[in-house]
Amino acid sequence: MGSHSDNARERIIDAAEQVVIGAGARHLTLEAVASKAGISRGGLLYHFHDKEALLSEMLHRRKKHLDESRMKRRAKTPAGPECEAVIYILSVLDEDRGIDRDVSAALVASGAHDPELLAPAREDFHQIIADLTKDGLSFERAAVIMLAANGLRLWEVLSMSPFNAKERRRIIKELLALVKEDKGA
Amino acid sequence: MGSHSDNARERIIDAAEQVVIGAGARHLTLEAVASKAGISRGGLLYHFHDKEALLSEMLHRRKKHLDESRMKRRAKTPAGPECEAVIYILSVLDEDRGIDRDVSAALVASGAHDPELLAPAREDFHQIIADLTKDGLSFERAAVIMLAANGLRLWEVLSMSPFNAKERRRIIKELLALVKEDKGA
DNA sequence: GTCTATATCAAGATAGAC
DNA sequence: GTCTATCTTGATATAGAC
Repeated sequence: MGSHSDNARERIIDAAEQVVIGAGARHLTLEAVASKAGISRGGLLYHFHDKEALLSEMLHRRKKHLDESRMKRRAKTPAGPECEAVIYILSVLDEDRGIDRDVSAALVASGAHDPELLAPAREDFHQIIADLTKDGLSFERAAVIMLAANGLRLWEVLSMSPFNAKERRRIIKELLALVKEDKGA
Repeated sequence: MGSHSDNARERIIDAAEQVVIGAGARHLTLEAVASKAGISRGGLLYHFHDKEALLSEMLHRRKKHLDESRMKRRAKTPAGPECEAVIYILSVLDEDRGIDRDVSAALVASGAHDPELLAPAREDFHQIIADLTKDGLSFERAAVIMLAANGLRLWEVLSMSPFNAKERRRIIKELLALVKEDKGA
């Protein structure tokens, strides 16, 4: 089923994300990942020399997927009132992403293991804000939108979101409205 | 120095927060906490029967401090354009809080150890949104503000905020503006 | 109320067989 | 490329002395 049944490394990362989403970062052990991927610890460590290498690759793939998702969406949105911020919000929060490709599980897992691993993600954040402000959105508005979208996704990955489906839709709609409103200001 | 030099339990929780802020949730071990508090593991476990009891108490104190902070601020803001949302934003993000009383370290530590511990925090979030909407703020605007404020604080506790002091001030100002703007709508 | 010593266990990582 | 067996470490928790 997974989109990576061919590539062992990809399958292992899929498994790691599943573990984080299903059981929490605490339970992201080599044994749990190997078991979920259908191999042994030894097999896992052939592909990733140590746990940090696995986490690092999770972060790397997270960024790749988020970038791809944005690019795809950009292609589908040739012109009109939509801008980069709208694309970003939908990339992070829209539901038609594969459930096995989560952009936030890697952040949670890495942050729990060692916050230092998140240093590259911090740079990414700067880049994203630069992107969002490219077409007229103010810095502060872009920052608030990014923080809120990421915050919501984070709670969801922890299975701790306090919002139901309807509230979630209202929040996304509000974020989108905040984009348009600011552009007009 | 510490505001709790009298009470051993409070001093231990102070130490635990310091460990999370300084070294990350991963390094929140009984040894690290005991050492920071100036006692031994045995001494620590006299006051908290196990690690979960410590985390639980951290979450409990977090809520207590946040509530107190909001109350104090409410007393200083008898009337005027300020509403509950402004009080909340400043309680979470203002800098004149004691650096040893962090509201987010407990969330990070507990989430890393066992996301289940965060279940009560989720209820709190609902309550906070209910408070914020009491005086005219819409649900979706309140949710966005809460998510953004908490998200920013979270990155800061992880020492991973991508924003400098000036950018931070602009973001807070934007959050406050979003309150007034919505109330007028 | 705090200490030392220790039991127990889980997790990361290595070595070598297949 | 994957497995089993094993080493090592570090963390929780207990027991009992002071």
